[in-house]
Amino acid sequence: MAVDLELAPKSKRPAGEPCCEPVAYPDIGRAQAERLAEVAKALGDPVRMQLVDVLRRHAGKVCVCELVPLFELSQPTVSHHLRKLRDAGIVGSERRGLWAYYYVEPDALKELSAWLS
Amino acid sequence: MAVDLELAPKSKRPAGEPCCEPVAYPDIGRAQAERLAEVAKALGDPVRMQLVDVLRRHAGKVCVCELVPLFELSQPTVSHHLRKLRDAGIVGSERRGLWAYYYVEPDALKELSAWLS
DNA sequence: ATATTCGATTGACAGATGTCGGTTCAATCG
DNA sequence: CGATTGAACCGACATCTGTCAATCGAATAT
Repeated sequence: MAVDLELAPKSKRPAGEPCCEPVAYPDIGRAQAERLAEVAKALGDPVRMQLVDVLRRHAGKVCVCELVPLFELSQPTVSHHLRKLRDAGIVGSERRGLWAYYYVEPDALKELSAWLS
Repeated sequence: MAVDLELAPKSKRPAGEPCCEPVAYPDIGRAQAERLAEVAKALGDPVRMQLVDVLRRHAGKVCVCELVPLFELSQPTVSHHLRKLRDAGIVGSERRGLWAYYYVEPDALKELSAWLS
């Protein structure tokens, strides 16, 4: 696991040229790196990437019965991917009667987006 | 695996109320989803997230001997993470004598960043 | 009440992932 | 030359991940 960064003293150099200029400290700490990585990891699957894309593109909320036919996957597998996205805080769900509707949490991708740009 | 999206006809509804409004087609296709997911997956680890952050923050190039002490990880493990990042096209490397220098590929994160915002 | 439907959960499985110790290889130093 | 050093590679290991078939629970329809 990573530790919260501390620039250790270099080991001795064999040649006159130094290995490199002193490295810049990471701007993000361990905690933020883990939050960002959690979101990125949830997006790190083509199916989930497309799921989020559909949900984001849809103004309102989309029910699972609409999502499953978009993929050549079983319903439990799609449900599993939706759970991953929900665990990462990227999407939310709401049950209305027999159906479940999913939607993208508005601010879920903001931090990652900000870090990337 | 995902298929290249096609809105299948709905199954019959139990009640009068429809399940939901017709879903928006995903804007991204399978190929783009896989590219985006590949980058996101590579970023989906706290260590790699911090690695990229250090490299991005550093104007020039950083050598591995600087990166290893930042983590409580063995050198082979850091090397492994750097390889993942390189395989995803996020970073590049250059050997100069005994040392290896890593840097962030300028346009590597552009597509993901654009999709996120 | 019984059957049906939607969606989540469980159990199982192959495959990938993170980590390490040990090794290897190229380049440098003495 | 031989010894040392930085970094990548290999083999092993436990864990996690993606997928499915089967099942379950709740809500609805007949």
